[in-house]
Amino acid sequence: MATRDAALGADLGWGLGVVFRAYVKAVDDALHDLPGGPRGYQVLGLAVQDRADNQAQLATELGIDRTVLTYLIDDLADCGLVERKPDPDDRRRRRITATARGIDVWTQRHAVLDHVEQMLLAPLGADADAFRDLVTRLAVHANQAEPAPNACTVVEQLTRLDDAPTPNSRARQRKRGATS
Amino acid sequence: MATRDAALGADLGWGLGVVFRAYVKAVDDALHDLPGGPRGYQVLGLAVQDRADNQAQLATELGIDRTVLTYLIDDLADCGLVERKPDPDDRRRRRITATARGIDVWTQRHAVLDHVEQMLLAPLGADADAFRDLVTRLAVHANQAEPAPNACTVVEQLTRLDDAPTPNSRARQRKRGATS
DNA sequence: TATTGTTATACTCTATAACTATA
DNA sequence: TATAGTTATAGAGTATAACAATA
Repeated sequence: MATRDAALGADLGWGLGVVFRAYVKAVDDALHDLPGGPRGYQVLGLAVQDRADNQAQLATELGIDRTVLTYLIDDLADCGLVERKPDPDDRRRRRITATARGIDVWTQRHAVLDHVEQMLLAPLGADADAFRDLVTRLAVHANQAEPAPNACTVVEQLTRLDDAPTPNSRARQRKRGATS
Repeated sequence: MATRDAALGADLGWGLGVVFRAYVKAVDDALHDLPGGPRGYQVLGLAVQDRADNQAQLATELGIDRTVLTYLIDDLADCGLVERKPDPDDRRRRRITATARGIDVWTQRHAVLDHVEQMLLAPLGADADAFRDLVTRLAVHANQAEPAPNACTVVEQLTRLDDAPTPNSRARQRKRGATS
């Protein structure tokens, strides 16, 4: 992990990985004591902004499964940060609202995250804003059209491993010693 | 996931997440049929470059556990891409070397990944190189000194959730219905 | 006794499917 | 019948610990 700093191996994937992991770690440190961690923070945020009319919509918006969202909301509700309120128009649906304490907590953490971002980009100095711009541009494009649709087809033309075991799947079953 | 494209919510974390996930997905698509997937590709790469003198060193260099490395190498060896050769000087150690086929496969995939990167950065046009530079600068800094050491201390000063359940941990155990 | 590599076990996260209550 | 939410179960990935061989 320390070996290929400025060396020839400084490829995009390595850089992106390091930067993203550093960001995730910083955010985790800042939010690990929140129920649900960073995920819980996101849910809480949408509740605070009154953008959580029902759980299904909430789940798709956050890109997570509705089943994990149930647990997430359970934990947030247990800590008194959000509340489930049945929609009177459709009693199947539950509206997620933030409590006063939930709003407080989210507002504070939001400020902390701003700080974290600034520290993370500090090494870039004056170029920090340029980096933000580029990332946003890339992200918007990536969101509009799924990128790399033909990366697959490129692979098709090349090596196709005959009998490649699925990544890390069967590794756990029987091994070197198993002859029969 | 589609809601806050250019809206006010275009924060760094969101952008980084989208870009990184797009990259991971593209790389996964390009390497999923390799034993061990992207991880296997990295191991294979170090073997090809003769930088895999023993597994412990290999594991720390890749930032993975030595136990998962065992399975990874098992799968790569089963497909005839690498070989374990006991070090004559220290018979506890095994040197990991790439077979001729392993070198072929890695070389081809390496080219594919180059292509994937280009496609991913294509929306940036002439600014792609600038982005690469910025990412690398950030990554090098992040690798030198662990970033956000005081992000924790910032949090200390703010809300401390009294009884926050560990993120997503106890969610699975007993729930809403469990009263006693 | 410490270290390399292996194996077995447990734990977390995620995904799938079955279930309820409403519509 | 279809949908929102919940619960139960199984899977993949990872981490921990015990083990054999060597130093």
